[in-house]
Amino acid sequence: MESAGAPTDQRSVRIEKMNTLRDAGILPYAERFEKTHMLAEAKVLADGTKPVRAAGRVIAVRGFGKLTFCHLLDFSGTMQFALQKNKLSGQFELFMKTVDMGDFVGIEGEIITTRTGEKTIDVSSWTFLAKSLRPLPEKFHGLTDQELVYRRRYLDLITSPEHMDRFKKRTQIIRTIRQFLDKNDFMEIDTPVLANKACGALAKPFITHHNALDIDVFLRIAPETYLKRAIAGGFERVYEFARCFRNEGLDASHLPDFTLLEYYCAYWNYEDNMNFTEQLIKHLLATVSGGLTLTYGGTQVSFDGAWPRISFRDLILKDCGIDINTCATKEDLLAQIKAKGIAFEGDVDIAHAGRGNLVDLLYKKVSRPALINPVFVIHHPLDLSPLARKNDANPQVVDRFQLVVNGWEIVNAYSELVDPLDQAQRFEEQARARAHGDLEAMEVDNDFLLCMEYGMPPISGWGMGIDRVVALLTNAPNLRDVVLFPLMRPE
RNA sequence: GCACCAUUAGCUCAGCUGGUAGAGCAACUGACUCUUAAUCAGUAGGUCUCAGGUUCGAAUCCUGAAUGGUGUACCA
Repeated sequence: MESAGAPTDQRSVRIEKMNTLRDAGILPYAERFEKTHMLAEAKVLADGTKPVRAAGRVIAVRGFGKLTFCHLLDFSGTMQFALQKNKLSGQFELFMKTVDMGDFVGIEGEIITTRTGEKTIDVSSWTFLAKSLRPLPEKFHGLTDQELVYRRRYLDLITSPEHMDRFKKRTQIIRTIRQFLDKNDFMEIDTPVLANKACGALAKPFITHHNALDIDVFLRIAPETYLKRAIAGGFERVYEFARCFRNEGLDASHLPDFTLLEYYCAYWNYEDNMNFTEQLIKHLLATVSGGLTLTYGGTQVSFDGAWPRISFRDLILKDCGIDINTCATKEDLLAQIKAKGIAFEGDVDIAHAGRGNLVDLLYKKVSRPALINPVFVIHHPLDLSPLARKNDANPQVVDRFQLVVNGWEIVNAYSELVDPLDQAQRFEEQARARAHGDLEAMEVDNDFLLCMEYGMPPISGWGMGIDRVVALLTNAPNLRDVVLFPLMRPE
């Protein structure tokens, strides 16, 4: 019977239950609990096994008067447990009076199989471990509001096992890559996140301030130039899972902070690197997905067989009939594009794009979307690649490749530029573009140039967007779905 | 950046051309020893995202804002 002043909202009711526990001499937040089994392990034990001690969150309660079935959730999964009044006496009533869905409990009991064939822990004693003051989301639908899924990921993880599995797979993917690199004598090293120059990629950086030094510093947009400094210092194979930051638009395929894996190998060129890339990705697929094909959003992608290698020039020639090698200037190329009747979207800034950027736009328009199965696109225009080595036969292009899958650039790699005089020239060209308003162009990095003047061996370097690879391998529609706690506006 | 859509109970959702707000789960009271989205009977729960406007009357129509989603353009 509800008296006039009794609490009605669920939080107050739960706080009341904590008082009931305290009155019974029980702390609502216990100090520790010793487990013998994860639930996934307990589930495969033979009937009669005891004692089995497990702990987790109560996610379902079905009471039958003197018998109650519950489901417990731990990191390994869920399992049913049963409480019988005639075996527990007062402990049975205490459970019914004080335990809500969402609370943590520890249980000890014996493995049985119920009439409906479900492995169950028949509880002989239980321990209150932690109170939840708020009701969990409804059990059948779980959380469907995308905003709540991102803002309260912990609830999403509790109620959506398939989302929890996706994050477990993320860790497995990273672990698999790390083990593969380690086995091939690469060393994992750490390079600065805070730096004086935002170098290594074409992107707008986040700027912050260091108080003691009283200088503005940049959050890194790529680890590239520091990893190359490490090679100059004598490392021969290095890698880093580098959290990087770019102050640009965010959408389903871009995050403000993301994980970029880069590795550098002395004495390799970009072709050695392509061979290694193919091994690495195939190993990853086989280990994590159990095969060389996957389905992403209804699209079948096959990683089987040798992956084609095709140059920027050949690809564009094949897809729209324009030979970029015969277009020496931006104007020539623009005339060809007009002649072929190819139109870019309205707000693409063609007027300010250089020849290289225009080639890139053309590629993204006519070629890239059709590349579903893995393809190595090679020999990019020089002015798109300020840190890449010129091709010896054709200095208008660089020894670079991108691995394109499902229309996404998954990997970007090249034979590194190690000639300091050439590098200085490239930086100057970037600085000119910057002066003309291109905020993504690089600044001159004299410290990096100095390092290069002391000498670097031949190097091939490589970068891969981990979040995108995880999204591809877990069929996630949005990069936020593979990041536990994505940045949101404050509520 | 632009366009479109969404916002109603803790969660998942109804609510028609404007007429004082509904369900399921969760909660509360009670029944029940094999259920598993348990069932049955009863009870309680609302600043309908926010601010204006139109109207006798607004969850509903109009304007603006906030937050989120999707598409689109650029950057991985």
